[in-house]
Parts: sequence; structure tokens; C-alpha cells
Amino acid sequence: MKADVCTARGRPREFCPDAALASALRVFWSKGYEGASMTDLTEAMGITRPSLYAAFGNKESLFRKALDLYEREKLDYISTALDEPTARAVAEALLRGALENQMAQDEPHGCLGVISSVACGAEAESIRAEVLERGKTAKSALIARFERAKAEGDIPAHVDVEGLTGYLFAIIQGMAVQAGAGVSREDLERLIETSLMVWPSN
Amino acid sequence: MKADVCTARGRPREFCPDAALASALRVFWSKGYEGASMTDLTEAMGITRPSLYAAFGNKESLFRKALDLYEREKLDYISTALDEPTARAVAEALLRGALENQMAQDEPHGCLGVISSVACGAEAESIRAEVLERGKTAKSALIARFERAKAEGDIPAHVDVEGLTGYLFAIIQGMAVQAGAGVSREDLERLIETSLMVWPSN
DNA sequence: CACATTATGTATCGCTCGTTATGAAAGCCG
DNA sequence: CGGCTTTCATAACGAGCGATACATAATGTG
Repeated sequence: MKADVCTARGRPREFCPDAALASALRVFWSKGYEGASMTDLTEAMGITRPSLYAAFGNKESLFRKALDLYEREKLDYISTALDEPTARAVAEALLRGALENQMAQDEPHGCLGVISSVACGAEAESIRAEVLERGKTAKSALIARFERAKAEGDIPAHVDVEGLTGYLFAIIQGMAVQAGAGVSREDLERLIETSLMVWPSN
Repeated sequence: MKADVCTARGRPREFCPDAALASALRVFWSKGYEGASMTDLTEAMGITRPSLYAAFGNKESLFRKALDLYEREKLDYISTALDEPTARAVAEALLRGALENQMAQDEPHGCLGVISSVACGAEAESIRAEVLERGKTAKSALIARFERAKAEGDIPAHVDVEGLTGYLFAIIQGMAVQAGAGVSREDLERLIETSLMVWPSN
């Protein structure tokens, strides 16, 4: 049980797992879980099938690791947005952060979470459940933030906070749908401007 | 060439094509184009594979016919909404119509168009293109309606009509994502109330 | 150097997919 | 009844899927 921690025995691997995982993330991001075949993945990652299975388990395990990477590196704008001083600033940071995430150059358009929660087949059911679970925690955090804003008088008293959160989530998810559908960045910026224009204030 | 129009020669078919198509629509609606297998479809339609191919061509052709049926019977709320007298009434009719469509009892939750435009694989590319095309025409119609509303002083002069249309579309698409993700009807109603509360007025 | 250990490349597994060939069954017409 | 036409059910096709068995190659250890 007490294994030497510094010795790497056996033949060393010839690829970087982090870089390979990043490539896999791009494939899942653009094609979805079921739409990404093992051939797509291995070709993008530059490794053979057995290497992939040895390093990442199976397809589902690889997807979860890619989802972790996605949350850590691409969805960090969400937690930073919650630190904005006003509810309006939180909403603006979320909308603009989502735009950058969904329309980044050299990255697939759209949102991996939305793609994975919409698609489809039977094998992806546990994947879907996990993605939905992660989305729920994000929504809870946003509700808590807006509750605080309401207590601070930052949101009008007559506003339903949970309704407002679901409303803002819907705009972001709708943006993801449109980004994946090929809508231009300029159009999404106008969408955001409109959202901010109608944002409830005192 | 001049065939008798009233004589049905040969063995009569033992199923109703319209009912079978309606069943197929429900399968596509809940599982998406690629998520729906021919086994799923034939079982739901109550017919065998060769009967399906003889009556509807192939899977893609069946999907297009189902999409036609969906637009005709489930998306009719869109064209009726455009007849509302004010821009706000149009928006409200669209939102409430979308809710009824996406959360109808005994029907799959979500929107077939959103599901089909998000998913995924390579074989569905031509399907995706067709769905996006139909969505564009709906968006154009809504833009034209809001242009008229703006000319009638029904929408504030400072509002960007195309931005407003994309914004409203995003809310509806986001609602579809949430409906497919299992959000309750009550939550979507609160989402709609919030959307109507912030709708721009003079 | 021989050994244990780990990674690699090839080739293949069983399975499901969409699609179709085949022949029997059921209805009209003469 | 015998020909003609269309639909039915069974069974199978080739292709692609995710996942692996196997032998080989490359490292550290005794």
C-alpha cells in the first residue's frame, strides 16, 4: 500500500493528459455527449483508443472530467459576477460573461451545460442528471445573492426574486441556444443591451 | 398515367397514417432526432419497420413530416399572437402560448425546435439547418410586428426592435430549456410574470 | 541482463443503428 | 377462381458505436 510517490515505473505516456482533456472538452462542447464519438475524441486528442481508456476510464468518466474542466475554467465568470456590488451589476457581469463564454473565438459556440441538458438519448440520462444538478446549485447561489440585494434595497420590493432568477437564467440559456444556432455576436450584444435596459430598478 | 382516383387497389393498410405521425412526433419531441431510434418510433407508432418506410420514406423524411405537424398544430399560437393589438399583448400571448406548448399535460416538455437545433451529431446537420431556417422566418415576422408597434408608438422610441425580438426569443428558448430540464410549471409562470413586469412601456 | 510494470498499436468484440430483401397475406378486377 | 397490386411480418444487411484482448515497446528495479 505504501507506494513510492516519486517513482514513475513502467513506460512513460507520450501525451499530456491535461492537453488531451482540453481537446476532448472542445469536442463535447461542439457535438454534445452523444454526438461525440470515440473516433472524434481520439482523433482530436491525438491518442489511440486504449490510451484514452487507460487514462480516463470510459466515455462517461471522460465527459465528467471535461465538465469539471469546463466549470473550472470557462464558468468562473459566474462566481466572480456574484461579487459585484449591485444586483444590476451582477446581472450585467453574468450576461457579458456568458457572451464571452458562448462566443469566444477558437472555441465552440454555445454552452456545454445547455447542450448536455437538452440532448437526448437514453444513454445520456445520468449525464443529464449530473448537469442539471450542477445547474441547480448555480441557480441557488444566484437566488441567495438576489435575496441579499433585495434586503439591501437593491431590487424593488415588489419583485419576485425566484422569478427574477429564473428569468435571468432563461435569457442566458436562450443566448446559448442562439449562439449555437449561429446568431452573430452583434445580435447577442443587442440582446444583452435590451436585457439591461429593462432590468428592474427603483 | 390517368389512374382511377377512387379505387384503392391492393391490400389496405391497417393503421392510420395521421395517428402514427402524431405518435412519431411525440417521440421526436421527447428524445430529439438522433435520440429517437427506429425501434422507439415503430413501437410508439404501433407499426413495423417496413410499414414505416413504405408510408413515410426514411427517418429524415418522417421527421420533416412530424415537424410540419408540429408547426401546424403546436405552434399556431405564434401566428395568433401576432394579431394582438399591442406589442405587450403580443409578447404576453407568445410567452403564455409557449408555456402551454412546452408544459402541456400528456405531451413531452420543452420545444421540438429548440431540441432539434441544439442536438448535435453529424447526421442531423441538414435537420438542424431546416429547423433554424423555420425559426428565422418566425423571427422575421416578429420583427416586422414590433416595427409596426414602434411606428404606432406602442414601443418606446429608444428601444432597438431587433434587440427586443432577440431578447424575447431568448426568453422563450430559455423557457424551453428549463421545461425540458424539469422546472415546474409554477416556476415558469413566475418567470413569465417577471418578463411581463419588466416589458418596456412608455 | 532479466523482471515487473505501464503505455502503445492493431485488430476485433458484441451491440445497436438505419435500411432493405423476401415471401406470405389481403384486398380488388376480370 | 386466377391475376394484380399493395401491405404485412420475419429476418437480415452493412456500418458505426463503445469498449477490449493481445502482443509489442519502453521505462525503472533487483
